[in-house]
Amino acid sequence: MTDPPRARAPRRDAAANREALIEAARVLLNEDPETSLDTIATAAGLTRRAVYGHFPSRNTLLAELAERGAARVAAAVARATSDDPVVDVALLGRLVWDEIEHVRAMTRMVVHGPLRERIGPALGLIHERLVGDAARAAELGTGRGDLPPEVVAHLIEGAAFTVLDESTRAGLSRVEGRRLVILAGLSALGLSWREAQAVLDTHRALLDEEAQR
Amino acid sequence: MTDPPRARAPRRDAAANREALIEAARVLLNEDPETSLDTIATAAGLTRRAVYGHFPSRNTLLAELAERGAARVAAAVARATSDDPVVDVALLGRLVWDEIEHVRAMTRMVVHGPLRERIGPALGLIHERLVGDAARAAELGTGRGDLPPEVVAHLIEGAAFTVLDESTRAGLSRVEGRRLVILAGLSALGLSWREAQAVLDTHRALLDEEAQR
DNA sequence: GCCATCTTGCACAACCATGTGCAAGATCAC
DNA sequence: GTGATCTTGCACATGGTTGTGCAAGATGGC
Repeated sequence: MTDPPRARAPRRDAAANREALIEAARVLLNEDPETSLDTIATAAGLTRRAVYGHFPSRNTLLAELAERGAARVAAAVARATSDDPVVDVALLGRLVWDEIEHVRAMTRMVVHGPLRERIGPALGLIHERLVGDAARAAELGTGRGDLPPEVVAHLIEGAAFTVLDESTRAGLSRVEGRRLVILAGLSALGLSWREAQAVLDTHRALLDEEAQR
Repeated sequence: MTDPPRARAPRRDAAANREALIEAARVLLNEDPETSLDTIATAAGLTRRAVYGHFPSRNTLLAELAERGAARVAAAVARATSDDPVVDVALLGRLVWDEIEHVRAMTRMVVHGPLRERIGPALGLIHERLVGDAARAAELGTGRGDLPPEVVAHLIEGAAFTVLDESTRAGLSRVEGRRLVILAGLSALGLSWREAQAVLDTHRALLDEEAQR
């Protein structure tokens, strides 16, 4: 199980370079999801060749990046829950948003690309919670009862992606994005815009900085 | 202005082949937006080499395909209007949906890719109409007043794309897709799910086959 | 049937990626 | 300082794409 005894400890700068690569990838893939390894390596202050000293393939690097993000999202999602399904949808929107709004393009790429399976668990967590919320909200009569919970969950998720795009286009601030993702999500859940606004008014913490810490 | 006198009329099969290419591109690009020219040509019963007898470049072919689609959508959109902005949004959803539900992937690719400028006019038509509807609906109090009309229009458009995905995933029929795109659009406009349903109940023609002919 | 009009088949250039091999150098641990 | 641990720089293989050139063949117009 343990590695064969090393003659010497690994160099510290190597670990730093590895991080630099991941960080550069995060930034660049966000601007262009198809950025080449060469571009990423250069941005990290390395050569393309050196990358292969840290990752066996380009895809491995992307996978690690995706999994780190997924872990962060999963942790965030576990941070808070609400018994009221409507509030829970809003809460979920806020929690996820704070984790992904700065990696918009990456999110699109990972969720809708072949790397999706790498982040399945985190996605599943969110999805199942949304499905549950949609079902309970429908029972309570506070959420839409005209569509299957599964479909409603997809609509909410889709609305979040729309807000990601809109956020880029309009240059929304973090808080504006939060508000929009919550409003769009609640609309998809079937609330009228006044009802959605009422939820925000009642639960001010949804928009507060670091409210759920 | 007139072409230099031809020694002879162009061959009929050539024109047919040109159409076959476009048709094959339509079908294949729908399954995979990055299908190669070779694949398209073969599917059309031609060689890759022959394609260059009809189109100077791959992009030219895509552009023609996109422009044809845009023209169809623009024509459809002009087919009907409603004075009630809420109904107009539903109507728009239905009209556009019927034109694009069978070219889902293409739509995504064209709207969000570099070919977008080729279809600017058609897109602009829809967008402006949605913005107008959102503004009027907000004034009337039937649509959301918490977001700028511009943003509301984007939410509605985004909802339509979400339904495109959902339609593929769940294998929705044409009519089911219509219903869903309308419901999702009206939700984005700020209606509660019961209000949206009421719109559908009042305007049965929205779901009828060939209602707006 | 003639001949212009496509179409084919093949070769080729160019581009742009990823991934490897290897020798020489820089850097850090000890 | 010594030596293992990275990093570089280069060459090269591989695989994919688009776009061209050109001769030979098939097809349809007149």
